[in-house]
Amino acid sequence: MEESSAGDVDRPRTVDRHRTVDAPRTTPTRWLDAEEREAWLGLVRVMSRLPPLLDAQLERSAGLNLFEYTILAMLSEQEDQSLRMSRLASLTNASPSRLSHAAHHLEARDLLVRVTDPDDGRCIRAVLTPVGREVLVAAAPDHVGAVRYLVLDALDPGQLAGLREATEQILQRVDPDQTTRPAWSLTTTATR
Amino acid sequence: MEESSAGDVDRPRTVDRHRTVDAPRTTPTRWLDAEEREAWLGLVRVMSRLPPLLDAQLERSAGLNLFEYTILAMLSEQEDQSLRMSRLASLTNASPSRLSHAAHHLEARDLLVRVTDPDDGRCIRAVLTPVGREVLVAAAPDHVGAVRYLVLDALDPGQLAGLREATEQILQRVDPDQTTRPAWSLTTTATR
DNA sequence: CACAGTCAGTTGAAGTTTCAAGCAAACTAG
DNA sequence: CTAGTTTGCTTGAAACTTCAACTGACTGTG
Repeated sequence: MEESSAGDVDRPRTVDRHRTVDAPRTTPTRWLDAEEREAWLGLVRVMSRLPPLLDAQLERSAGLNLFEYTILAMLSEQEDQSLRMSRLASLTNASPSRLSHAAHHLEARDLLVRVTDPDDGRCIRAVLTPVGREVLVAAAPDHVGAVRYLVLDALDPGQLAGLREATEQILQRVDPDQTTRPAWSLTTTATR
Repeated sequence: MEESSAGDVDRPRTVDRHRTVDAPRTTPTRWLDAEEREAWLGLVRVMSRLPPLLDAQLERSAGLNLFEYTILAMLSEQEDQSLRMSRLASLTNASPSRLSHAAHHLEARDLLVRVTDPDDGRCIRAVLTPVGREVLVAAAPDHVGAVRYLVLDALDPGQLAGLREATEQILQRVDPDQTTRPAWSLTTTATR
């Protein structure tokens, strides 16, 4: 299979959050060699274990899951503590529906409010409330601690750079138009 | 916070699939520097985008989601095309319950069957059926193609090695007793 | 300005995953 | 050998995510 349409992933078809695949494969499959398998399996294992651990830590220490925490964190990074739902959905890689449900939930807990955008009546802005900010600020240190313990502190400077580089490359494929990249650079910092 | 109990993650408490957290933090939080944030954000973004893409590709090309595919792949790697449910749950990082539901589903489609283990009446072995194997073999090439296109072919040899190293280190934290590591080495190969 | 088309977001139902019991086989004492 | 515990798995309900249909607001065209 030629370089650019390899497996058949990413032959744009929908203009949705995700690109689509499925070009008929003709060339004989190029299976993975040992190094490739190790790296791939490693990534798969990390992807399946890490999120639940962070989720659990947040749930216990703050009553938030990772998705909810991320929503609050994204809002807190904004000058005006708010974002349009659609932008928030991109940043968190959530479907509009998923975000809507989550926002409903967070709103019920007074962690954010939704107001229609003054500039465009179709849009709705999610705004972090003072309470929401408090909850976030209280949750942040332990969350960062978890991230450090589980990931960052496990890597020496070279490995950290290696991880940054690898994810950067992969992101060019899985998120070519950077829809999930925050303007500022994000953080796990949460507080501005 | 001292090196080894950093955020407070991983102070074993349950002996479950996941370790638990929550040691009271005392030292002032060490926030992330620029390089750390880039690497961490990169990993987070990859973790949120990659699985849905692979899921979608499999769903379309084989009517399987990534979890189901993984189950079949794990079974196909075995000499006798079978594994105990508990072992299969570890390998796929699934809760017993989740696996049970999925197995029920796959069994209904004749892709596997469940039989009680002759050696221990409590255990149940999931066995890949010929049909299951066919479906898997048919699905594998495109899946590998997708993995190549989205990840492996995006990396030069150095970056590949970097990814392998980084995930290896992280796994020592998030999966210290290697419960998700297959004996053989696994693969995306599926076929033996 | 009216009508079709698009865009942003919500809603409820269907599909998954998790959670809390529950059940039965196999150990473990006494 | 028998009562209590542990282990392996299943089950149904609750929680969450996805999917498809829907509402309102903007946009462009005639």
